[in-house]
Order: sequence, then structure tokens, then C-alpha cells
Amino acid sequence: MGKLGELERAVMDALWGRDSPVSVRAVHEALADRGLAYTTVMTVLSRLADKGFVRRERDGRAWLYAPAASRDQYVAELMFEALGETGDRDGALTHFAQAVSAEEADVLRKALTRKRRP
Amino acid sequence: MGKLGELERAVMDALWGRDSPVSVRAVHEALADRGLAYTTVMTVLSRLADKGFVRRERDGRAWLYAPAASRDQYVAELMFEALGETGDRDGALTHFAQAVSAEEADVLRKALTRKRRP
DNA sequence: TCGTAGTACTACGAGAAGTAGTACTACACG
DNA sequence: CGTGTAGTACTACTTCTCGTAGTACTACGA
Repeated sequence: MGKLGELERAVMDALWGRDSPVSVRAVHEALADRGLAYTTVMTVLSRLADKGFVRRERDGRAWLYAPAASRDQYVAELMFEALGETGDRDGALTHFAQAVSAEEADVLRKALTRKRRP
Repeated sequence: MGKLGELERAVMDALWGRDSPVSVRAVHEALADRGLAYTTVMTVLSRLADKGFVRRERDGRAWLYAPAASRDQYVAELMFEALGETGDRDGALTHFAQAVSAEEADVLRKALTRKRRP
């Protein structure tokens, strides 16, 4: 999995905000405040498809785009990539765990508990 | 905090491998297998300093470089950046916790436990 | 005083990402 | 049945970052 640029992320956000595949036009409208050309959005979506971030299916002559992974999956993926940058994963994990907020620590604890007792 | 390129990461690794500030020359030698020009290493270290990844102090006419943060801190930072990409941090954290290996889950649990009882 | 280690500054090429134009296609409607 | 239009595919330009390195200047030590 690669990195996303700023606009690419915005486009992914637009996709993650919907629960069904959307047209280029829909994304273009979702990003209307940026004043982008329609073709710009199309290009970005194409590139995202090339990189495997989105899947697309035909709808007549148009394409409909949907995220290939959930936002959670994507973020977790990024976190694992970060972890992969060190030889000492345990050290980094420990550091991370110590640094999260109390609330987030609770979230982590709960998830970890559920994990052990399925 | 930004991202690091491949060589930049290698240089950081060289720095993290030492516990005291090192000269350009030392880094250059540590990366000898790459056959880089001395000035290349210098440039990279300069850029890392600009980006705030390393600190430097004078040693006569030479500079000595040291990491601005530990590798653990850096990785944890990256993980937080990843988390920052979503509105639903809890969801991402949960997803992450479910996805780590059993061993790493233990590491996390322990760190989280220590966290509550300082 | 002169060689050398070291720095500062500059530069260039490649690749990614932002941005968009142009040319082609196929469907709907008159 | 012809034509406008939505939509696509292809191409292109620009900016930025990173890898890479050369050149010119400086200061210390022998």
C-alpha cells in the first residue's frame, strides 16, 4: 500500500462518506468547494484505482467508485507500516501505548480483551 | 513531522544506532556500502536538520548530528499521524488492536497496564 | 603558508501528485 | 437518423521531494 497525497485523501474521504459506489460526478460535487475541473477528479480517481485504493464497476458508460478498504483498515495499515520502520516493534508499541490518551487506552484495552476471548 | 525517504531513513538508522552525536564522516562511513559521496550524506543530514529530525551542534568547524527523537518516539509519532487521518480514531484503534499479532497484543496489554498504575 | 577536512551553496534528474485540456464514444432525444 | 452531451481515455504541464553530487570557500594544523 502506498501513500496518499492531500487531494487523494480528500477524494478517499468523499468515498468513505458514502456506503455505496459513487460516480465521478458525485465526487466532483462533494469537492465543489475546491473548484476543481471535472477531469481532475477523474484523473485522481483513476490513479487511486491503479494504486488499488478504490475499486470501480461499470454503470452504463460511467464508472462507479468505491473504497477498496474501510477507513479503519487503511489507518490500521498505515500504523503497521509505521511499525515496520523499526526493528524494535515492541519498543515502539510500548511507547505508543504509553502515549495514547486515557480514553484511547480504554478503547485499546477493550479491543484487546475481546480479541483473546472471541 | 514529515515523511522520510529511503536514504533519509537509512541515515536516521545510523544515528539511532549511536548514543552520542556523530560527525558527517561517521555517518558516511556507516553507509559505506552504498558508495555515496561525502557531500550527499552532508546534504541529507542538512535536510534532516531542516525538517527537525536531527539536532546538530558544533564541534570545532564540524557539525555533530544526533536524532531529535528516539526511534520509538518517531514510530509512535507516525502511528498517531495515521490515527489523525480519520475522524473515527476509536474505530481505527479497535481495528488496529484486533489486527496485531498475539505477541504484540501482549506487549500492548502490558504497556497499558503499567500506564494505569504508574 | 599551504594542504586538507569540512562546510555552504547550487544543481540536476526522477518520480509522485495536483491540475487540466483534448479527442473520442455512445446514448438519448428530437 | 443525426447530433448534442455526458463521460471516458490519453496526454501534458507544473511543483515538490528526494537522491545524488559538484564547486567554491574557510580555517586549522604541520
